[in-house]
Amino acid sequence: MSGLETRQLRYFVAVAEERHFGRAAERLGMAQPPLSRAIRDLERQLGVQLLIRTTRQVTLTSAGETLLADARVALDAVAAAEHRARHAGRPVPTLRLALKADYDAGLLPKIIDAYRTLPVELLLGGHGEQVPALRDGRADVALLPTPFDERGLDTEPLVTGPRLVALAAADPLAARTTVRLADLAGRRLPDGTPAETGRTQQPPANWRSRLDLSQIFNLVEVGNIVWFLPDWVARRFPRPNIAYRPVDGLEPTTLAVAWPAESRSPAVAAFVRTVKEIADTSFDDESSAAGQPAVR
Amino acid sequence: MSGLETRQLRYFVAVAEERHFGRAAERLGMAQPPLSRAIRDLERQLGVQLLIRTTRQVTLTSAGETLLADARVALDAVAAAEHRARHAGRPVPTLRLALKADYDAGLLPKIIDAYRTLPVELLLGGHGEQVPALRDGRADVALLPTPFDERGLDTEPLVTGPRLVALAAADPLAARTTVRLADLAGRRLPDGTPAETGRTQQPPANWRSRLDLSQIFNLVEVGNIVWFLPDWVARRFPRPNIAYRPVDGLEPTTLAVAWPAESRSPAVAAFVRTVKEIADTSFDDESSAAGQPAVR
DNA sequence: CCCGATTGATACCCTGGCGGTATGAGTGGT
DNA sequence: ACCACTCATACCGCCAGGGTATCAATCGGG
Repeated sequence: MSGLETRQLRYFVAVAEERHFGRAAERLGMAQPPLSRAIRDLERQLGVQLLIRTTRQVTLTSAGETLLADARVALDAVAAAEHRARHAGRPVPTLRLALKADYDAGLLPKIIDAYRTLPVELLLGGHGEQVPALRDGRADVALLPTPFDERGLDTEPLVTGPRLVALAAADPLAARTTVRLADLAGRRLPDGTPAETGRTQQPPANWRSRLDLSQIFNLVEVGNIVWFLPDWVARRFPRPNIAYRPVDGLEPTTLAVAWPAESRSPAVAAFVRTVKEIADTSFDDESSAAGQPAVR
Repeated sequence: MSGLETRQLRYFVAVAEERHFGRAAERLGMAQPPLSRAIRDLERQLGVQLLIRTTRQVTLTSAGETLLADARVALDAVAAAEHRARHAGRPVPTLRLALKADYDAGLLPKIIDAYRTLPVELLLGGHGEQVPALRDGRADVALLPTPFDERGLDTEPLVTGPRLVALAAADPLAARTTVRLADLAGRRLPDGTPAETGRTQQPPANWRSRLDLSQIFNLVEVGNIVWFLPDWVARRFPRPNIAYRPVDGLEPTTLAVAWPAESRSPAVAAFVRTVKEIADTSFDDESSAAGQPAVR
């Protein structure tokens, strides 16, 4: 009658994601029986079957699928309310900028220098952590490469450039001016996946690169390991023992600034304006990067 | 540590909106002391002062203002998860269409006839109830006149037309081909507000017209009462004793179809496509209504 | 200037919801 | 057929959250 509690949603999401009551209970730091009971009560309360349990597997009904999607959104919104309230209570207001280290295309110092509305607080995160940070209110604005899930976000493109592959200079492929994905057979990415897949699909959601760029460069220099990166990253890291080459069949990627769509914050609006101006002047207007020969 | 509960958000929203613990407690169906304690605990948990209490008044801090806004969207998201899950569990799937009675510009029968993807369930609501119904998951799609708060929604315009005033045919103003707002001095809307304000600002959020169009028409015919409505409504209700006249200084209004922005439902997409086609053919393409002489 | 009305805070109690443990029951694999 | 696995049931105990009584602070009126 009186509405769902976030606890119920958290429990359901845990079970739905794990598809296993025991593991879900462990993840939630509780015992399995009360979790089973909570889910049963949730189903009673909604009057809807969410899960199909056999003793061997747990699967979602279609109602369960829709609840899983909506519950994630709702939990993000609740977390956002909490984080933003916490932040709003701090004595000195700041703008929290989420970005991936080294993926600022060299704009960051100019941005910090030009943006004077608020002090900027940096949230350096791994790949794919910027969007969640925006969604759950830990960040006000983010700098990140496309593609990403834009739902609930507004974005503005800054710089576009082709994706390059970083090779050991000694690699035979370095003799070519351009390589195809298939040519990369035999090479691997730092995490072990074959390079010729081109990492077209995002790495699994739980994957986190624990390597920063310089560590990756070291691996690449030694050989047999390659790495993909936008040219607006590569051109900032020229290295004698590494060659960057454009890759046929990889989409170009764009550095974008993104922020919550419902944001009415003038500080964010001013930030976006500043960043856009800096990007436009730094890469004098239209995509100076796109289509140009690769660095090195 | 473990995150906010929706109960806490509901309590805070009640107090923040009422700006009074006693009334808020009454609205929540509980006593005042536990509510005071719950808010105090919430502030402790967040480490942020949300309210400034004197014994005479309660005001929001700026952190409280941001939490109020964010809590409303979070509560909507939670309610949406609940409503959509309930609906998804029903044996026969339907598309829930929210609209204001008589504000379909005559499209509704054609829509129902042409849209065969799912059975359509109508949610007839008063003015301003469509957007909340979309936000909290009671409706999948809505038909409603601009302007409205589009945050979180995607929209597609269907028909645009000027806003007319409905007058008694005997009213001296009916002799004119067009009237200005100031001319309406002395006349009143059915709810008693002076007509010359033009209802430029929306009626107060709690205002609900308990009158349907035919009741309003009866009042207008008797005289001294006027009513504003889009021409794409008026042209569907020609009446001998009522004159419709365009009003200088009122923006035209557009009938739009709207749906939750994050919706990935193919049924909604198909519905929007169908409605758009019907509107385009019914009003052969560009705004046949706009700029044309008013009905009658 | 004092007293009463108003309103939020404090103190204390008590109940039911939620989590824990022990155990049962169904099913698939060997 | 038996064992391992996994979810459900039964039962218990605690404390979070709501209720009642009362205090404290502030404003307004006579």
